[in-house]
Amino acid sequence: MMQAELLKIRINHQGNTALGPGKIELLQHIAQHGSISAAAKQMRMSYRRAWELVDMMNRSFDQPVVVSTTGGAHGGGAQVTAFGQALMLAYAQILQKTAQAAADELHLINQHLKKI
Amino acid sequence: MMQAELLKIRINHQGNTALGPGKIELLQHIAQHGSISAAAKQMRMSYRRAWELVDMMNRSFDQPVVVSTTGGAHGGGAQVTAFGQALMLAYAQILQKTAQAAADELHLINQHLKKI
DNA sequence: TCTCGTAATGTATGTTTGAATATAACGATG
DNA sequence: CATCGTTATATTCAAACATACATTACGAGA
Repeated sequence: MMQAELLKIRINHQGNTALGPGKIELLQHIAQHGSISAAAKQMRMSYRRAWELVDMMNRSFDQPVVVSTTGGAHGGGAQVTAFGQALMLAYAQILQKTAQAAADELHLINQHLKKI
Repeated sequence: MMQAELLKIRINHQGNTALGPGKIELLQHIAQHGSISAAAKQMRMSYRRAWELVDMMNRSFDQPVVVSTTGGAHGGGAQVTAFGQALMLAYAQILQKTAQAAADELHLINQHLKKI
């Protein structure tokens, strides 16, 4: 079996996390639902917090990761921009490549992590 | 110039961080000084917290990362075990290999992270 | 047996973080 | 122009976390 979630990777930006597991998962849900509130609900996260994470990402990069509209037929919504999707793809590739590159060391470490 | 600290890597163990930047730095200082309290002082961390990090590491792995003696001529001390040193080496190699493996994606992301 | 510096543990306080709640702004649609 | 669900923001509360401080345990050496 493949060792599940041994490696956690974050992209640092001035002491904060510009991109990490949580923000990426949130982006996936937003892309899927077209809504911050629906994404938050599915992740059992407060809307407030989800919005803050989105805002943090938008302020970390030189172009928006998520754009939103307010009002309208269904109250508005949010979309992951092409740039945001590129980030998601890049992050997925980083996960894959790093896990592969560090496989030997991770295996060594995992051998000595306590089970249960 | 080499981009400084873009990638932050943690080794996860049952929801907690078994190994990360802070714990590794602490191990380096303990190895250097032979003392948890001296390491804590140099890192401007409370002794209490440093001890807790050491304890967390020792409980994460199947063998101790740091061993300590109490009392005696100089009050005691702490040493990083051979296993602990192996972990430090493995972590350093992970840092190097992952940064190299993900260089392209990191470069892309870094291009769009806000400067200042 | 007293001293010394460190390990180990307890306690209290303050700061940060997140959850919960409330409310306003918004604009397509009927 | 009233309704609707969502974005956006403010406020309050509780919990988690870190820090600071205090205390005890320990054992070699004077």
